[in-house]
Amino acid sequence: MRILIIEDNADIAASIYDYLEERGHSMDAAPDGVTGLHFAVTNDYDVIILDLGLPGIDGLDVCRRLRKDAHVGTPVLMLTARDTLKNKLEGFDSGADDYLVKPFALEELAARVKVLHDRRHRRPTEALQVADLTLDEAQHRVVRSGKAIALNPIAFKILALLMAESDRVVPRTEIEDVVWGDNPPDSDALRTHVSNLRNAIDKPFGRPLLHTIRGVGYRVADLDDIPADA
Amino acid sequence: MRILIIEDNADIAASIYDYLEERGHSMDAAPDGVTGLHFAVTNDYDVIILDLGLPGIDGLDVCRRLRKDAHVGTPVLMLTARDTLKNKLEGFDSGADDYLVKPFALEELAARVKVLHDRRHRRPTEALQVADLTLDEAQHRVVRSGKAIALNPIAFKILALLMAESDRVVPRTEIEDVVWGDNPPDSDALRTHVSNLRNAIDKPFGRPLLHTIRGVGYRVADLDDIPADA
DNA sequence: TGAAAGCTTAACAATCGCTTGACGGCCCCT
DNA sequence: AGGGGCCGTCAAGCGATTGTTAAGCTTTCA
Repeated sequence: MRILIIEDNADIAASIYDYLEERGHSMDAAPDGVTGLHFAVTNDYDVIILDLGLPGIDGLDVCRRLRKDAHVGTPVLMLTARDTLKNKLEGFDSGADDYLVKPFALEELAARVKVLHDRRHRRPTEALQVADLTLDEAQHRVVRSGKAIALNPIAFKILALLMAESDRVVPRTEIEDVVWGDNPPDSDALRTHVSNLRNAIDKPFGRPLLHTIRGVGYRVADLDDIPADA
Repeated sequence: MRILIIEDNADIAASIYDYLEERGHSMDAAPDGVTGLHFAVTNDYDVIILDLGLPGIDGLDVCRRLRKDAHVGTPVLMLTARDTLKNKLEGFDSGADDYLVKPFALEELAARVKVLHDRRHRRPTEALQVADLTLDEAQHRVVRSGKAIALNPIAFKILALLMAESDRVVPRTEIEDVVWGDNPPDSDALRTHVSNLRNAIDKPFGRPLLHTIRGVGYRVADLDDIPADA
């Protein structure tokens, strides 16, 4: 993670710098607002740690200019010794994403930095994967062997469940619960849906991934032949 | 903004509820973890305020389950009376986005809630691009294949949202939320707007970028693949 | 104040997906 | 080996969701 720290107190800056670098981050440091702004604009950071009380331009101004003039959306964690409500509100108002009052534990700083970063990059959605079959819930896409597969809503739900619980046998009742909730159909429609699902994801590819466990339920797994107990 | 409070202390819950409702937010409250989880899963909130010390399932568990089991990405603000570092780190580790120690000023709570929400909807300042389609929010310009396209305000908003979330399926409710806020039209006007939008950005260009995911919502993506069946 | 633009609403058509019931096969138990 | 039950498959009917269009109303702007 690339982190910029804008802080005039050399001791504090150094301790943060060292601590975060130790943890594998790539650090830059600026001792005042102007330098900080310059760094922030010319480089790409994942998080900016910004002291409120800076010589020259203060932290609030730096943050505002970052947002308004430079259109930099990098998360900003505001640091300050002044623990007044007014200060905090101003901090947030200037476009800061978090606010930490000195003195603080470096662990907490690291935790907050991590959260700021993670939230930004939560985009890359984890896709479920079993063998050459992939299911991405966010994109609502299913791919096997590079070929996109179109699925009905219910078939998609069933596959998502089975892949999330891959290798585990999911009882029929549990599937019905997830798919229909409290209003399951009168007939045993699940059979039909599983059949359709098989036609879509297994039949065209030879090697079956969706397996029936008679009397219990279904399981998605890539197996040559593995004991079928739990 | 839709906000959920999960807090067992009735006094605290009530004061937060009233304060935020006063400020124009639509509030729900749950007195325990199970109820809270149920609310969070069945409704769509912008922010969840979560007390750490709950009867039954505690806040950490609620948060973990939200993230891991229910795949709910809603920002969580953790609330607690216990001000130890270990607590905070555990809080963040369970997937919380912010952490506030009691007692706190309601103004600060509101500020942090606002930041959590805003950060989610902060758009990249550069132009959005998908395939040969470009949307520049600052200039309010849409271009495809070098041709400028005129869009109505609502169509523009929808396209901006879908392109910002490109590749991801955006649920209908989420689109309606962004476009109309708390006052959606009585009828399903979204259908009409999407239709208009398609006429503007897709129909004249052959290759469609705006796709329907039946029963879920819409997605803007450049798909090479074709439904691989007959 | 007039004209234009945009939004909502409603109606209709078409498509899609879900359910249902029937039938046949396979497994397991007796 | 026989029978019952569980499971896979298929086709058809029905209901629901979506796309499309046009008309009326409100707002905006000159």
